[in-house]
Amino acid sequence: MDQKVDTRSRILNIAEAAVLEKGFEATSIEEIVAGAEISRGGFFYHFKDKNALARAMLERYIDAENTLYDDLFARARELNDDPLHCMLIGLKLLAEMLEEMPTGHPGCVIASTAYQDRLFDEGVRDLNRQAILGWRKRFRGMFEEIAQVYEPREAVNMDALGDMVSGVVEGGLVLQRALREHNNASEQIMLFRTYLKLLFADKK
Amino acid sequence: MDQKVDTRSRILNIAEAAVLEKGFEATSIEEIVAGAEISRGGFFYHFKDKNALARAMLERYIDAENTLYDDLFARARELNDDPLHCMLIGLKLLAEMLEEMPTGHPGCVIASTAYQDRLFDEGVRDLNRQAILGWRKRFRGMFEEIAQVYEPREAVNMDALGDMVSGVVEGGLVLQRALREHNNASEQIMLFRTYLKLLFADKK
DNA sequence: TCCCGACTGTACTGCGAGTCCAGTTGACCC
DNA sequence: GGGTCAACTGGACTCGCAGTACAGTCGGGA
Repeated sequence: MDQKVDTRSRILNIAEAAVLEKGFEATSIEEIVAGAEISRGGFFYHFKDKNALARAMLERYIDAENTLYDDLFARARELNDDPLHCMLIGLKLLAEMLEEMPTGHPGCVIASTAYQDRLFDEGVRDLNRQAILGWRKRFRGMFEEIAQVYEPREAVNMDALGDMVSGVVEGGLVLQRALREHNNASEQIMLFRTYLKLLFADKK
Repeated sequence: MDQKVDTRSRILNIAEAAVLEKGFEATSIEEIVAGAEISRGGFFYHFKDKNALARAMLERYIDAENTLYDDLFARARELNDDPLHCMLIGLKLLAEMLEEMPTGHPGCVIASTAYQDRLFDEGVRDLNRQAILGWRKRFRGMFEEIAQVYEPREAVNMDALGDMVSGVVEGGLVLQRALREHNNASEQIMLFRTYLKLLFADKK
C-alpha cells in the first residue's frame, strides 16, 4: 500500500514522525532518506533544503489541524445547537481525542517551530503566525456567538480568550512532553471547559 | 564591572541570551566564545560539551524562576492575608512583570528544552521534569489553601489546576514568540486570574 | 522514437562539535 | 624563590551532517 504513496508524501510522513519525536535539528536528512528508501539526491530533488521541508511539514500540519477543528465543531453542532454547549461538546471531543492517542499527542509543530525559529526563514515563521491568528479568529467568533446568548460574568478580552484555546493546548503539550505524562493536555482542556461554564453561566 | 564576573557565568550569560533568541542548536560555540572573549579551549575547560552547558543553563534558569515565584508571592502575602487574594495579587504582579519586559519575556527554557529533548541527556530532561513538578506542588498547595476558605463552584483536579499556572505561562510564551506580539503571556495570566475569581467566588 | 520527470550515485565543499595536547600566566604556598 | 595548580590560550585534528553539482538511469506518455 505504501508504495502507492508518492515519494514527497512519504518523505513528509517519515520526517514528521522523526521531528515530532526528537526535534527538527536532531533529525538528519540521512535518516529521512533511509526511512523513505530513497537516495540523498532524491530528497534534494523534492526539497531544496531542510527549510523547505520544514515549510511543507508546517503547511500540512496546519491544514490537518484546521480540518480537525472543522470536523470536531461541526459534529458538536450536530449534537447541540446552543453555541455554548456546542463549544463545550467540541472541547470534550478534543480532550477525548488527545487522550485516546496511546503515546500521547505527538506534540505541536507550532511550539517546536517557535522555539527554533532562527533555523527557518521568514516564510515559515509567517505560516506559523497566520495559523495562530486563524485559530484566534475562529474561537473568538464562537465566543462572541456565545456572548450573544449568555452574559459573561466577568469582562474578558475576546481575542485573548480565543488565544487561550491555542495557549492551553500548546501549554498542555509542553507539560506533557516535559513530564512524560499522557493526559496533561486533555486535562488542561477540560479545565478550560470548566472556565467557560463558569464564565457563561447566565442566559441573557 | 563585567571583568569581575567569572568566566563560567559570563559564558552562561552570553549563551542564555543567544539560546533564548534563536534556539539551542542555532547557537554555535564559536559565537559564545567570541561573545565571552575566551578561546574554544576555555569553553571546553568549563563545559565538557554543549549538553553540560544546557544543563547548567537550565539549573540556573529554574533557580531564578523559583526565586521569582518565592518573592512574588511573599510580597503578595504581605499585601493581603487571604489566600485567594494573595494568589490573585501574585498573578497580577507576575502579569505586570511579564508586560514590563520591553522586548517581551525571553521565552521559557522549559519549552525550548522539551521540544529539542533528544539533544540532551536524561539528566537535563529530568531537571526539566522536576522543575514542573515543583511548580505543580507549589501552586497545588496554594489552591488547596484557598479551597479551605472558599467553596469551589465546580469540582476541579487540584494537580491539573496547579499545572495550569505553568501551562498558561508556557502556552502564552509560545503564542508570544510565534505571533511576535508582546503581551500574550500576561493577558493569558490575567484570564486565568479571572478563572480563579469565578471558581472561588463563594466563601464557605 | 524521443523527451521528460523522477529519481540514483558519487564526489565534493564547508561548518560546527568535540578531542588532544603542549604551552602560558598569575596566585598562593612553603 | 621555586613548585604547584587552576585557568586558561592556540592550533591541529577527526567526524558527522548540510548542501552543491552533475552525470547517468529508467519508465511512461506524445
